[in-house]
Amino acid sequence: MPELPEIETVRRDLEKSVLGARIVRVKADDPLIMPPSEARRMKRALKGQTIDDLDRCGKVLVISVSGGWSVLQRFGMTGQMYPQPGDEPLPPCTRLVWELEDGRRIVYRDARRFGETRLVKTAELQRALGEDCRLGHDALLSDLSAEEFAALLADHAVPIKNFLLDQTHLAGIGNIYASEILHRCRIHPETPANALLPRQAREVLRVTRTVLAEAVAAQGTTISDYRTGENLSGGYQKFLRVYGREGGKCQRRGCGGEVVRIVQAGRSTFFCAKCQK
DNA sequence: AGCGATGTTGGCGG
DNA sequence: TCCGCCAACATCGC
Ligand SMILES: [Zn+2]
Repeated sequence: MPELPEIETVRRDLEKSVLGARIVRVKADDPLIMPPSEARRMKRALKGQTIDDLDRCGKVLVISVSGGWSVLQRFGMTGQMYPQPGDEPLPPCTRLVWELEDGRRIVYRDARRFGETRLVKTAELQRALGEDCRLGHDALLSDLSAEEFAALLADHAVPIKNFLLDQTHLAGIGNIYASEILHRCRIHPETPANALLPRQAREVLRVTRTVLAEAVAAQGTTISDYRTGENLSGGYQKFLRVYGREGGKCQRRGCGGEVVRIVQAGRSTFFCAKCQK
């Protein structure tokens, strides 16, 4: 379920564990994750290079190596990525393996195979992220102003929940955090984006950054499959206020409303029917 | 056993 | 062009 906080957690973990490591061989044999021709190119491009930088844009992990190439890793619904000792057997659903000179192997696991791996020239990273991946402003790190955000909202009549999931506007918010953000803002998820008041626009942007930062601090949310870059569970699931809590009571002080579930754009949305207007 | 749910994202059609 | 729906896939729970 990797959304921005989960990918950022993996990025930080890998930065600590494998930055500077030399790659001796890469295995990539799943055509759904990466087409065979591109996989062959990636194996050639990574062999013998060192891992020089770990970055992230939205939900995309960016691994740059010496020699001018970068790997874009999307995690889909069930992606995991972490290094393990060389004598440990590869876990089920391993789709990629990066063999390191020190004997460790970085594995990318992905049961459902909604993930995707791409190889791009480091010099073309920004173009690839913007034009190919069509990623908008990073939801955590961009310096987008409240006025600029309000202008984006004003251009779109879709429900605010759908707007938040659209990676071409803000990149990084997924289904869990969209519900959490709107609950904290007391905004009904079906409110048209262009109906938000200026103060609500400001609030959504501010709360987005707050919630994502809190989730990063807790190492992300593990509902079922997500693991950190150290193959550990995240901790933010303990702090979710509405996601997955259908039928529960709203914990907002003095509210006591019921958390309900609706479906928007084919995805579950959870919100408090009493305090979110 | 079968059905419906699941963190994402694209393509398709109205 | 905008926007809602559905499939891609595998697993798990009712
Ligand atoms: Zn409430």
